[in-house]
This record gives sequence, C-alpha cells and structure tokens, in this order.
Amino acid sequence: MARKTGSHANITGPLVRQAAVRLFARHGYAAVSMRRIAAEVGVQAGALYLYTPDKQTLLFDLMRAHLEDLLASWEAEPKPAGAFRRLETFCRFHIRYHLERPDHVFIAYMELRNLEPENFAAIEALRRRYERALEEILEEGQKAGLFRVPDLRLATMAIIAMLTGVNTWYQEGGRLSREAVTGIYWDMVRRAVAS
Amino acid sequence: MARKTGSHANITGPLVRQAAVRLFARHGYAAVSMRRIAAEVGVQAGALYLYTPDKQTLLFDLMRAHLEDLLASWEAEPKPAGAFRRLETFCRFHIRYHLERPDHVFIAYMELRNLEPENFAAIEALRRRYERALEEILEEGQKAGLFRVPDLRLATMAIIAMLTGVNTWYQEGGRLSREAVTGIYWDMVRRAVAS
DNA sequence: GTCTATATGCTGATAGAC
DNA sequence: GTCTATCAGCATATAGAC
Repeated sequence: MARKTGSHANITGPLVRQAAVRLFARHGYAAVSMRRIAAEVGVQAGALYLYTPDKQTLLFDLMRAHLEDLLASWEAEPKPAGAFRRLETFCRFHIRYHLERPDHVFIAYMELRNLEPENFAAIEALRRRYERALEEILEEGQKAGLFRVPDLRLATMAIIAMLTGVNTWYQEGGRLSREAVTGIYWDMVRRAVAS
Repeated sequence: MARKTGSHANITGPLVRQAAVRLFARHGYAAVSMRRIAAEVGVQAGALYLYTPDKQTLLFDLMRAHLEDLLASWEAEPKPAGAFRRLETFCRFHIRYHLERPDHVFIAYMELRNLEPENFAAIEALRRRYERALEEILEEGQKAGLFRVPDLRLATMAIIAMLTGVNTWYQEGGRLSREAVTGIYWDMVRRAVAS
C-alpha cells in the first residue's frame, strides 16, 4: 500500500472515494476512521484533506453522486410507449442498476442517519425525484385503466422496497442469473398492479 | 438524569437495554458510546458493565431478543385454515409487529455488519427461521393450486422486503391508518402470488 | 450497585517540512 | 502533493472506594 511522495492529484481523488465507498459499506461510516481510508489508498491521513474538507462532506458527496447518477441513468434510459412496458423498463433498470453498485446502494440507505440535517434534506430530495418517476408510471397506467392501484404513493414505496431488496440476498454465481431474477420480480410487480 | 447511589438491579438492566435500543437506532452502534448510554440511564459508564460484559454483547443480546420475540409472537398467532388466510395473517402480523417496534427492527437490519462473525451467524439463523415460516405458506398455496409462484425463495424475500419497507416511510398520524396501509399491502401481496 | 479515577489507545483535523 | 508530528478530545474497559 505504501506510496512514494509525488504528484498524483488526478488519480488519488477517485481512489479516496473508491476506498471510502468500500469501507463505509462494509463497516459503516462511524466505524471507519480517516486513517483507515488513507491506509487503503496508500497515503497518510493528512493527505485526504486535499480531497475533502472533512469526513462528513466525503460521505455526503458519495451519496449525492450516487443519486445524481441514478437519476441521470434513468433519464437516459429509452422509454417505450405504454404503461406496462414503461413499468417493465423501470423494474429491469432498477434491479440492474442497483445490483451493479451494491456498496453505493447500501450507503445511500444505511448512512442517512449520519448526515447532518442540511445534507440529509438534499439527499432525500434526490430520492424523492426518483420515486416520483415510478409514481408517474403507475399514475399513467391507472388513468389508462391498465393498473388498479388503490394508492399511488404506497404502491410506489412497496415496489421500490421489493426491488431494492434483491440487493440484500442476491449473490453472483448463485442459483439464479440476474436475468432470471429480474424476470420473476417483474412478473410479481406486474401482477400486483395489473387491473 | 442524575441517580443517587443505591440498589436498582431489577430496573437498571431493562433501562440500559431500552436506552441502547433507542440510541443505536437513532445514531448507529458505532456512533454511540457507552458513556452516552449511561448518561441516558442516569448512571456512570462503569456501572453498565454490571449488566453486559461489553458493548458487542449488548448489541447481540438486543438483536437476539428481538428475533426470538418475533418468532415466538408468530408462533403464538392463531393460524386459520387455507393458504390465502394464512398468508393474510402473516402479512398483517408482520406489518403490525414491525410498526410496533421500529427501533428494534431498524437495528436488526442495520447493525448486522457490526456483529462479530459468530454473533452474525446466530442472528442470521434466527432470521432464516422466520423467512421459512412465510416460505412454507407459499409452498402450501402452491401445492393447493391457489398460488402461482415461480420461485418460493424469491417470492419470500420479495414479500418480506415489501412489507418491512413500510417501516421506512410510515408515520403515525399520517395520511393513512395502520389498518388502511395493511389492507392495501395485503391486496398487493395477494395479487402478486394468486394463480 | 454505583461511584470516581484511570489505563491505554484511537479519533478528526491541522501545521509546517520537503 | 504528500509526509511527519502533533493537538485536544473521546473511546472501551477496569480497579478500588464507599
């Protein structure tokens, strides 16, 4: 891990964030010291403060970057016509995106309580924007008479919790492929909302 | 908070566990010091070690007690005949039980990573027993031709994630009563598995 | 049963040399 | 850009008085 003195500004920054994500996800924000992050990167603790003003901002920036990337990725996703196809697109996107970034997802859910109030509000606002994307699909299907959803907000939260739950048990190389899992979950969601 | 010197063995123990649950849920195990728990109870930090050998055991005992109580409560629940009624009973029980103990539930999910390997294994075994209870209901309905569940394990995990998710957003005195929320969730679960 | 005092060590963050 | 050295504070856990 030891690193010689020298100029590495362009690579050390990303390495710091990478190490922080890994360690925060494994052990939790409060349990990880700046020294440990530094050791993982191969620098001394003091050097971290070239890349973040403090530990709290490091956490906040990780969470914000994750949610902004989630929103941008969803907005970049091709949107087919029809509520069923849109909902299927959302379900497949959500599972795929979340399974690809388990550490970021874990942090974004588990470390909310370690954010200072101002930072917490900013993260929650981003999350709400994402939830609203699903809610709009459900609303569209409802209006078209394709879905029967007694409460849009509840159905939104139920579906997101169900889909995100895959991250808690899915193991690469396990009994089922991502594609198989995604198909089964989409089937359950479809039946849960179809009229 | 100050407490006079004296004999309080029978009440201080429960107060310690109560304070620990509250603080661990709010701030996280790693972020809460023994001093802070002691202050909440109204004793000095050293006195806590009369009630737990160390902080790790305190966490483990809280989680184990929670899961054992969950299992015992489910086993004590009256079991109606028929897979649909049994599934409805499970859904209503799960939401009710979890909404009544949000702090315990939060800890049981969020602090797994702060358990030492041996303790982690014990907690996971208890959780699996609870999941198995739902899986057996789904299996029964599947065999009776009432449910159409492509994969028992996936459906189990999906339903539990969905139901537990209520805890993340439900607020007492909000737009919907517990009863209304439970009814809507049961409806979604029913439609997701019915054949 | 609870207190005070203390050991040993780690924490986040900064200052200044190179 | 990174290092070493350091500050002031808090951590868990224990010892011994009352």
